[in-house]
Amino acid sequence: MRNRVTLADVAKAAGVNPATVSRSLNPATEAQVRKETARKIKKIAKDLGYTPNTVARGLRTRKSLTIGVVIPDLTNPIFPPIVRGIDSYLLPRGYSAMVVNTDGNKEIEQTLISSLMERQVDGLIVATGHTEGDLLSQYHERGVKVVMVNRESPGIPFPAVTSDDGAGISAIIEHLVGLGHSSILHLAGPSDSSTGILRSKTFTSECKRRGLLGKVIKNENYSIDDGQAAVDKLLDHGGKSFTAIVAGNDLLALGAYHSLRTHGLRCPEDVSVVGFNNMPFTADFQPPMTTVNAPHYDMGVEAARLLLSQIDGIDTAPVKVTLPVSLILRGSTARAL
Amino acid sequence: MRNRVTLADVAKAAGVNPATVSRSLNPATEAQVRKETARKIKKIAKDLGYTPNTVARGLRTRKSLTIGVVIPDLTNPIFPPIVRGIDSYLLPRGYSAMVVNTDGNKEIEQTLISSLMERQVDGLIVATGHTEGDLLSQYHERGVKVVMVNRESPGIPFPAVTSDDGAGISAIIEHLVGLGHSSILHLAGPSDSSTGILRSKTFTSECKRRGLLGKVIKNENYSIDDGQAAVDKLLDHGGKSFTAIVAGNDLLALGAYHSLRTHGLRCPEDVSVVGFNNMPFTADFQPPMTTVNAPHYDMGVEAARLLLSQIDGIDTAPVKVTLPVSLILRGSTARAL
DNA sequence: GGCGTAGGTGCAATCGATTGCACTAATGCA
DNA sequence: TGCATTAGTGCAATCGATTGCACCTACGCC
Repeated sequence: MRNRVTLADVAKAAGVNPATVSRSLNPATEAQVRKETARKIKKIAKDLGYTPNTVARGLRTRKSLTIGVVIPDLTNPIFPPIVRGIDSYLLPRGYSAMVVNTDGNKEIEQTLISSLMERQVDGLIVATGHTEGDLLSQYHERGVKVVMVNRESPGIPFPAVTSDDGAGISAIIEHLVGLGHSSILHLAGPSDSSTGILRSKTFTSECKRRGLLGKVIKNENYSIDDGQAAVDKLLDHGGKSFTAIVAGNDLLALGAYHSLRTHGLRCPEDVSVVGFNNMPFTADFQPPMTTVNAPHYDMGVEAARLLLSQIDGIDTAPVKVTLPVSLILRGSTARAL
Repeated sequence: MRNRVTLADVAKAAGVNPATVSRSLNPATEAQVRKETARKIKKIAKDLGYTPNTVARGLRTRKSLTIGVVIPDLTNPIFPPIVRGIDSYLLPRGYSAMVVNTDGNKEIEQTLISSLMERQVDGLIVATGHTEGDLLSQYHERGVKVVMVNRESPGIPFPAVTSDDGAGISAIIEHLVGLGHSSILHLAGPSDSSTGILRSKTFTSECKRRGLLGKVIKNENYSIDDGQAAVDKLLDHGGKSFTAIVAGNDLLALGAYHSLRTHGLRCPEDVSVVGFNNMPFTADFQPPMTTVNAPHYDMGVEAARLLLSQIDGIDTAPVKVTLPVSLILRGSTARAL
């Protein structure tokens, strides 16, 4: 029913061998065919409505022109920009992305990556870096091309594109100190993610360096619920022992908003809150959220670029690219009482 | 480098014909093989680390087990849930989704759909319905399986999954009337989208039926900027001639928020605003947005279900599925002054 | 004991495009 | 004029899996 017209059909109509048609239609081999022949074939192909069969081509050339993109959850607003950035680089180069969601579940991730490999993807862009890289190390051994984005994979020498989280946290602390805060709570992200580790590490060392009272609470996931639960727990028990909250990401910060509200605390008057990522809509929250902008779209672009250069064998060194961040001052931070 | 182990390798190791291996590994044909043979082959396949090559299989079976998903823009928060809904139905059935973004541009859409067809997708789920269906009608003629989601394609008999927009608008009007509003502004969505048309049509007829003063302003896109510009224009010129705004979707409503704020008007005290879709984070806006919940995830699931039943030839009638909506009352609507 | 049948495998074609090699004709050069 | 190139095409194998058909064996039945 579909794609009735094949290379052989065009060849028959043109009275030539399929090989000649193939060569005519491929810009790289077109020079091998007499100009006039090529022109004629192209016209016939067009008239017949010929469309190449990417599947058949992929079988022969051993390239699917497809890239697998592995993310935790598309509904987390930082990922759509990354995906679109990836797409923007891939599409003009003839590649397509196939996006899968792992929900942070390693078994699901394993299954999905296997499925992508069966589909003969030419490479993987992975945004679900865990500290134990069992999943990916096996692919590294098999020579699969992988680029990490947003998170790194400790121990496995894959190229990686991340934002400068350390600088982001430092800028936040500097901002808060400037507002007179000295006891600060950090809602840390998952400790099996490179971002969670790096951000909380920087938080701790900055607090120590500046002589601040820094408290760290770990969260299982980068989610609103986790952030809310963590602050709830603290507020229900010890009471408020901090004047500012540095969240591991915007979702955790939003959870903090919720908790503060239900406990009758105002943000930023009673407690300042800072997010991380500057995901969409943070400016429309109540209050508008002070956060660190991470260039997600650009990270996607860069990751795609690195992957294709790996595939083309241009760049084989495991480059680490760190993109700059910037502190976005909005309404969720204020002078400490 | 990749997928070194083929069916033939397994066959050689097992001392049988590749055909037997194929039959053993395929649950549907496994019965044709002697039990013990099948068991032995499976063990060898596993030991060798055999993974099927979906590309080769697809060439022979003329099924790619891949579905193309065409959406306007992944960063619009209503689409990730739809995509995840689609995925949730597809994955357990061996299918994968390939998502593309058109940015509302028909040429891009044309290119992307062609690319999907070249990749031999087994069907299309399309969320970018335009009123002129030139793009899709050609595929309908060629027998390509298509299901519309979120929007419909007028004139082309594709199955479609939508939310009950009419009921949603009616509920909004009823709510606003109950609060004493009688002059209402409608920020209508694009007039080349079925949602934009239906919602604004219902708005107009409801206003007429109830004797309200209803004004409609059309927007080019479902975007924050368009919503803001539309309200800006009105407020800059005629002044405030309405006490409530019914937006075509949450993004337009958010644009209205912005415009009201820059004009020194308070929501909901001075003007009530209602969105549509209940996209993520609307509850965290300032003020929390009253809106209509559309079951996007479920719409995705349903669309995938319809498409697969089309593909399997079970359901060939162009079913129209309409999912119920519900009004979510939050803080952006109040009694009219 | 002979024949029919079903179960179990193998053979080989096929899906559609690509590409190394071979072949022919035309051109260049001496 | 003769020989070596080169340009332009065709032939056929190949990628990896699937499947219609043929074949063989062993069994059951009369």
